[in-house]
Amino acid sequence: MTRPPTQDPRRTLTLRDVSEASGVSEMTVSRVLRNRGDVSEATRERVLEAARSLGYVPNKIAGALASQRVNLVGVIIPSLSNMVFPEVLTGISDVLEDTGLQPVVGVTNYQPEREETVLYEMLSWRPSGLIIAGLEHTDASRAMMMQAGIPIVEIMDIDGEPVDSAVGISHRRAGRQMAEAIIAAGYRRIAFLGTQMPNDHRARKRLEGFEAALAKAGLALADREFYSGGSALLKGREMTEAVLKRTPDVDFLYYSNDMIGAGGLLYCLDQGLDVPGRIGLAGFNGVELLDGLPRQLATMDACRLEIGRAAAGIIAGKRPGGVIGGEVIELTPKLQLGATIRAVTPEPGKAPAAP
Amino acid sequence: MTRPPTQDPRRTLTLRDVSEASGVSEMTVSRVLRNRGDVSEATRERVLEAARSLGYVPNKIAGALASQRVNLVGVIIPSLSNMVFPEVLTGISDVLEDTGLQPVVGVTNYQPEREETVLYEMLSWRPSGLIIAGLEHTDASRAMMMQAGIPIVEIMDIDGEPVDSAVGISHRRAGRQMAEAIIAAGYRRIAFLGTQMPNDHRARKRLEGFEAALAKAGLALADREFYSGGSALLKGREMTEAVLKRTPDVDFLYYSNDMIGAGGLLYCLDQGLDVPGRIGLAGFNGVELLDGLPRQLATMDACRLEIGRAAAGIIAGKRPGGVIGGEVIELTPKLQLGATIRAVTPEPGKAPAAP
DNA sequence: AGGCGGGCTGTTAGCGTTAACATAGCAGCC
DNA sequence: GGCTGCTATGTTAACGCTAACAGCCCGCCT
Repeated sequence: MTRPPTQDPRRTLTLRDVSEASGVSEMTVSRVLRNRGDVSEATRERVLEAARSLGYVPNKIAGALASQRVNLVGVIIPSLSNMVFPEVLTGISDVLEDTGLQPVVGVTNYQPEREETVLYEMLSWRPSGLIIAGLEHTDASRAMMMQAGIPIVEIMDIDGEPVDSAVGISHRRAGRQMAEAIIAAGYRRIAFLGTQMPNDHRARKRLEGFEAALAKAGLALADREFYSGGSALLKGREMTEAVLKRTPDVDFLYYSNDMIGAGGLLYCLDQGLDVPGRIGLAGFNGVELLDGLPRQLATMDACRLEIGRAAAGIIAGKRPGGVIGGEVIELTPKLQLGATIRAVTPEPGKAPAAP
Repeated sequence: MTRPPTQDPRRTLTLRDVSEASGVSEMTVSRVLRNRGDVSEATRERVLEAARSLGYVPNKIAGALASQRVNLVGVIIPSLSNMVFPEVLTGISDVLEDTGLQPVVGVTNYQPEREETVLYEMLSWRPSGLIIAGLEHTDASRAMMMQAGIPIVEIMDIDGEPVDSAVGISHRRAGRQMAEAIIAAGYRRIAFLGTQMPNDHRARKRLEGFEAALAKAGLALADREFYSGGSALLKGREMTEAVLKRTPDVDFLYYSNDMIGAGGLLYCLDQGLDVPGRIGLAGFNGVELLDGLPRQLATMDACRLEIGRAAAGIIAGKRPGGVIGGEVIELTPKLQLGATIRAVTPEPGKAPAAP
């Protein structure tokens, strides 16, 4: 079946090689390989056989230049290491798979200048669409996106002004809702534990919403603790210990993500604390991981898969050239109370005593 | 600073636009933007200013076609969702960052046909190198890689015959070593818990090595349990429960990855089992996550970061065209006993009684 | 004076493919 | 018989950029 290649292996093959091997013009070969235009069954067979036996792989660079079409979609995200973006990617791939489009991923590590570089690099490959996390970008980045002439979808967040389209949730509202649930459950001495990341705007917005809701109830954060780097689970433990030492009377710990929340939960259980009686906990994201914890952590689903799907859908839906201007899709995360917020609502306005 | 673009926004800019705006030839613009060749400081300034104010982004497609050089390195991995490949990617990016090369990631979901498609797609962009997980590929995939005329590095595994270069660890040996450590610690009724993935060849090889070492000590697996899909932590719990119910006298659980191992550990602790006295546990990978667990799980570091670095180093080191033929780099994973294998070695050959 | 070399800029000819148009062959039909 | 209308194939000219080479200008050396 696989005959040894007659071809000199050092030179890479072109359409011409296939054309010579099959005795038709390059154009016909091109048509066969792209399934475009009418080609007789006999020639088609002959060309395919020639291409296969030579091991010809088309050169998309030349193809893209000639046709002014590129089947790539740029995806720019801040990180790959926290489970949330990989899931968004899965949503994106799911949808793009049937469209002939291919995602190309770039990672910024939460650095705006890095984002600018990655964006520049991506746009220089003239992708037919771009999906980028967040609404906060440098002026130069925004300018590039606006100039690019392709559909742009900013994802994860909708609290702000998108360049073109946007798909995401309102993190401010998510923070607010969580605060309301916590207050409703009767907790009053509430601490926040999060990442030290000036450029994680979504975490920042959640905290803002959270504090706003507290303020509305006449409360303020009892304590706050930040970390950066290291194993999130371990950091969750350490931060929790620190907060509990420093502010022994806290009765609720709100974590900026589930991973440190899980660490905190494990710590509290180790210490024999009554969760959620003596102390309540909540995280953010709804990562699958949580299902295996000794107790289900309260959290809020960030709709990651759905965001990826919707964003890809927008890109795939826009016919090339038909940039019609942005649409904004707001998804609503659902609160999962889990088993770390007590269900009973004590008489409102009256702070419950610790047991 | 940012003047409104005089340019009609529907047309995308070319070198010619910048050339006209700055009054020099396209070639000179090209030279300025690539920092190649001599250009007077005055012209350079003028060109850069023009490019900036127009918002020009070079077209790498045309550039790559003309120069026959592409600064992309294909990276093909089976999955993004289990923490291990993202870390490999980090290692790759770290090294490539300073070389002007850029990784482009493709994901196969452990499907050989998908790998073939992704590979074809990647090669059609004529990358200057390829990093691909595993040594097992379809015939067609191997043929494509051999034809491609670029450096290929197969990563993660070295138990097999690479197409070109390889960087990884011996999973067979890793399994063997773990088995030896377990036996040395006096455990005798040993079960295996892993993923049901016919195409995860590395997990398979670890198990083979593990069983070989058991056999050498006159032992066989007391039980085995497989899963697929779902939250790994939760699955770890469920599988552990199943094994303990079915084979109550097991005294060691060997997991194919740390995540399910962590689930198992949490389950055992929940059940009040004496770990590592009554029962020992071990996983594989050395994920950072483990640091936050109530007890440090025994595991074996898979050298993920290092593999990424070394693979990228090979690609970056090979001068274009100078495909000199493969080198194989074997890394040695180190066993981390953690706190879930007992340290004391009872009299060899004598199975210890459960407490 | 004439020639040489170095710094700077321009010209020409592709890179491998595809869009658009041209052509060949052939059947059908008045 | 010539015209129409189709199918199957070929030809030509880009696509936007860069390699390679060709100039030009000017200072400096012999």
